[in-house]
Amino acid sequence: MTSREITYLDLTPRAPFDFEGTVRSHGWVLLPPNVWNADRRTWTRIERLRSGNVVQLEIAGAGSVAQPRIQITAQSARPLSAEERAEILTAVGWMLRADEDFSAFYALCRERGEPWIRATQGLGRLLRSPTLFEDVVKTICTTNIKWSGTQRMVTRLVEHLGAPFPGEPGQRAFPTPEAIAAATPERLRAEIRLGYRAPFIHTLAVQVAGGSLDLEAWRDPALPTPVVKRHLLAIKGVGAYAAASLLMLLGRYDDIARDTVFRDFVSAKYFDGQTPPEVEARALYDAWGPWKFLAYWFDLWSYYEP
DNA sequence: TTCCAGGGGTAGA
DNA sequence: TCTACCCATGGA
Repeated sequence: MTSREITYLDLTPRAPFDFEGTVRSHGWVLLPPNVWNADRRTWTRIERLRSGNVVQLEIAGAGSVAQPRIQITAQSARPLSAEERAEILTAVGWMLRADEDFSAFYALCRERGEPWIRATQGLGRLLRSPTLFEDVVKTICTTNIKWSGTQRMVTRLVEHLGAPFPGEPGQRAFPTPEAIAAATPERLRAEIRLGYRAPFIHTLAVQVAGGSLDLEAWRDPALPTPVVKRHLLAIKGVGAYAAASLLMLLGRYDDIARDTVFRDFVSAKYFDGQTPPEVEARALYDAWGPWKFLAYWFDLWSYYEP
């Protein structure tokens, strides 16, 4: 048994905040290295810090929706430096959108009533990854494949290329751009089974690892959405659906990913099972302005899980 | 077997 | 800008 250092960290998110509702807001919590521990109502994740130190984070909600706190238990092989502690707090805060302000969205939800009124109890935060690189790779792994295939590909990426938690080779972090770049496209295809996505993901990793592509700079909220969208669409393997999903993950909700889920849902709820013209489907959420995606998201969620 | 999934790239109009 | 056609994979 490897000896472990345990560090407790605490974060106060902007209220209202629903911890479990945020962690389980969409499929990302089901993709490694994320794990939802149903018995303890906690979320664990192996994280490789910039120092190279690989830590296990167990994250729990505390307090109430109105006075929330986030408690982080970090296990590591050696004591964490002040920089490493700060990096963990920044990463967890980003993943859970601790500081994001949803007050304008909640105000619209109160005006519209059901089903959106439920969101005002601290929902609206969609779980994301600590790096845009991880979110882009995972999003490419959702295109033109069933969800089980997405889980299979991401699991293999983590198992084969992720840095192991010391003493626990079965627990690994999401692979760094360097680790994916160091693998050949042939290996990504044959071993990770990425299929035709292999060259897309390999090229992306090579560009990020080599410094010619600074994905993380696109997290800057000062950048205009059309600029970020143009950058995203320039990534091979990212088209209209993936770009809209990634904009949502970046906290930009003015564009809805019109994928099969969207088309099937609006057809079922608003058009009596018929396929509506694109213009009419798009117009459904126009009144929500910059919050279109979240409005659609709650509409969808409430329809299938009333 | 055949189809197709929370699409996207490319060539050719 | 729009339309065919192709692309790996694995489950149904």
